[in-house]
Amino acid sequence: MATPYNHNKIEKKWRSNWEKRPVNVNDGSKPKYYCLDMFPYPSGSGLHVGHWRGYVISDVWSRYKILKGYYLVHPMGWDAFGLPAENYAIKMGVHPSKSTAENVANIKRQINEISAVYDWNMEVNTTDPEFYKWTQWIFIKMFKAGLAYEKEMPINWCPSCKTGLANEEVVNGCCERCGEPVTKKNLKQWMLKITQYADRLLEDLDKLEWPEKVKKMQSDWIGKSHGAEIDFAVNGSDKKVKVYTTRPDTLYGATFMVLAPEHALAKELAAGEQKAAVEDYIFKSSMRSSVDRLQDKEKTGVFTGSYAINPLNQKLVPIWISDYVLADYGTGAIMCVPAHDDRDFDFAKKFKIPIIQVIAKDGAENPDLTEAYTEAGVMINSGEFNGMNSADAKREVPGMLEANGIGKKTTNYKLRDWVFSRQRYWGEPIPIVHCGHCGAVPVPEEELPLLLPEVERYQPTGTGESPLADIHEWVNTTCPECGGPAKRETNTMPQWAGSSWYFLRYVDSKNKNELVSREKAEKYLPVDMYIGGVEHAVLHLLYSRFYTKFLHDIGAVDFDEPFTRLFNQGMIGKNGAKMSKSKGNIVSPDDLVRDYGCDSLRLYELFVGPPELDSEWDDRGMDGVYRFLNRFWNLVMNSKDSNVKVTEEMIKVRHKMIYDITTRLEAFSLNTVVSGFMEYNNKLIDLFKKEGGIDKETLETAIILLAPFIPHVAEELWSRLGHTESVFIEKWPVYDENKMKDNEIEIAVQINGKTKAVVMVGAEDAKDIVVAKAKDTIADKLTGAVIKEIYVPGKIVNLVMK
RNA sequence: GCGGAUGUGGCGGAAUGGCAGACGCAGCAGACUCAAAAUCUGCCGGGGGUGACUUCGUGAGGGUUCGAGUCCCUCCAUCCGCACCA
Repeated sequence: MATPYNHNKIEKKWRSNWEKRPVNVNDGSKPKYYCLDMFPYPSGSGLHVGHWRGYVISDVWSRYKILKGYYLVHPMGWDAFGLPAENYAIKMGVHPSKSTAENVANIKRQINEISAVYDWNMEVNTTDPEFYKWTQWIFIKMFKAGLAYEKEMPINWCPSCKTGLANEEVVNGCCERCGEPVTKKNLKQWMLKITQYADRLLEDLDKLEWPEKVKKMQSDWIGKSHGAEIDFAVNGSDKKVKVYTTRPDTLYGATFMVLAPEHALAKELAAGEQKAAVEDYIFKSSMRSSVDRLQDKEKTGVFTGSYAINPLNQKLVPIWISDYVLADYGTGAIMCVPAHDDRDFDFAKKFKIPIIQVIAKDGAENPDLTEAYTEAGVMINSGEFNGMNSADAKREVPGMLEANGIGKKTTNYKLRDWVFSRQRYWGEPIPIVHCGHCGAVPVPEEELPLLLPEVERYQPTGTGESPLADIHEWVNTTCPECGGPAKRETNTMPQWAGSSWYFLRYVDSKNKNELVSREKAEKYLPVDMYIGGVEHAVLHLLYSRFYTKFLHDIGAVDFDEPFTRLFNQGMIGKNGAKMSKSKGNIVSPDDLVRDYGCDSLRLYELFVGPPELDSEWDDRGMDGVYRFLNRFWNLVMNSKDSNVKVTEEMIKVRHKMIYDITTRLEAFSLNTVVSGFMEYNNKLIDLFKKEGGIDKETLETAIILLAPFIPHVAEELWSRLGHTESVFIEKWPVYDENKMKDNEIEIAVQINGKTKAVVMVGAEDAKDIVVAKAKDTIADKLTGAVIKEIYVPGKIVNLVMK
């Protein structure tokens, strides 16, 4: 393709100019705007055009904010600890510190090709001891606040990654990273008490300008439910079984009870000849993998031989054991009301347990229920509650139970505490010393960072011990409290530790004394706009909110939500599939930048589709935006010395252009902003042909509007128009509605809603004039009486004919 | 199973309830050229008509409305999230 402009040359020129004279200057008078990209982990395969998309979107938004007069906080850094980096290092047979440094260098080179306005003075790297010093500091603060605690329990274990995982890292029973089915392993783990923040994490979602989808995912993940705990006495024993239910209104309909196989009383309650069957069932379910348990919906179970007493009607209900009840939710035991719960219904049908209806839609019992009735209705078969609305009974029953000392109102959450230990090398050492005398003692804050020791062998052991456990000279230490012999904690932190707070550090990344200074935090935080993929909806984004709330509570920052606004860009695929190495459909930006230039690629990344939706990549689309750039270039170059007189039409096009581009940009409809540029370019080219040129102000306006999108071309054309300063010190243009108005407007003439013709009318014409003109134009088609005339100014005339 | 998103030409996609298909890609025709590329101009949903036109058309079927891609109801398909949380 012929090149009227040499993109390689001008892009190189402007990149170096911006380095010498940055366009984003903090002169102390401007309000700040913090626009943040989710920082990448430095993978070995580099960036593809899908990664570019998010960075381009955030850079366009950032440069727009500069032109709107903000001082922009727009940093970039590296999420370099964690499994992906370590697994890559193992595969390549190099030490992770080495491969990480190499990958950072490569990705940084690729990111620089985007020409984003990142402020590299703020750069952070989670593996830098000066950074992870504060990751460890936060852990110690949490430990001191009682939020970090040790517990031995069966946790999710990935046999391939050879480490424990958090609940959030298990997807459909498999490891989020490698896809291997997760098993259970009994391990002593460090846990973070995120559950203590469950209510605030839930309620504060309301404050956030986030996609509803992400808020919903978080709120579902927290999973708050309201209900009651009810004590069932075991018949012929002094034991009690506590159940949790969200449907206390259905208590009269409880015809059996089920305990999770792991329930403390499960074995104890086995009576008589059921003993062997119960032990067999408990053993078998302990052998089943979580994937099995998830996939197999067919109910299984075993009767214990014991009965409990329904506290309301004193009826005996059989106690069963089944793995459809989860041990770690609620009390691990449930009362079962088959008439009003799908799962209980299935179970009762299979094991021929009576079904008693206690709620009916219209108060009339249905003698043969074919499925559970889970809606609200009128209470029946429920003693003193008969005739009451079930919604009222739901409120009344817990109060009555509480008054009689057999239950109480309560809430439950699906959210679990965060399993925080990893049995891997490449992470922040947990700054704890285990002393036989003093227990778990934090490393004194002044001794931070606790450096990750250099080792020869960093491969995971698979035993549940971290590779650090082998380094005896590191492990063996003295207790900071009593001075006696002690051992260091050898587990490391998960990948999410550094990313949970990195956005705070950027604004004060070199501070030796504080995580972030009070002054800088107040000035530059929190993040105004956060841009990245949706895959972190309940991982990174939930953890970051938790960390921020904690840091708020200890007075480190004065806000308690990190990201005011969130935008998730859609993924880019090719040949109908997500881009991946294994599919072989990766499109690398490097060649496209070389052949078409950075500006063209930036435009196409936006033009490819609505930014929030997944899009299909087509290299040929590059030609379209490239042609547009050349046409615009030619238009400016051919007009700049034409000295054409400005016409009313040029002024009108200019103001309409400002209006359209600005409203579309504010609506984040970036694909239509690009098509808008193309449309206005076509209009200006038509005007050029008519008038022999375009006035300078209109050209300059177009260049400023385009500057966030195609910064190099914009700067180059700006300078060719005679400017010596950067286009980015200009102000975003403002439109004047009065100057956009047309005197003559086009109106569609419809009969019964179908367009028959188009007619030109005066913009200010009254309805009767417009209607008369409309009738005139389609007189031959008015074959019947017009019974109604509708005029929507500026749009249509609709003549309703019988 | 539950929840959400999406569904419009050959393709990517536009359309505050008001001319469906903007803008772009691909295609076709023409100009320029010895020729090709590039560039420029025109055409470009289906059926009917030489034509002005006409008719059908936004996953399917109903409905509301003067008027529906857009709002309501019932389905279908694809993708995503959650998945025995009592």
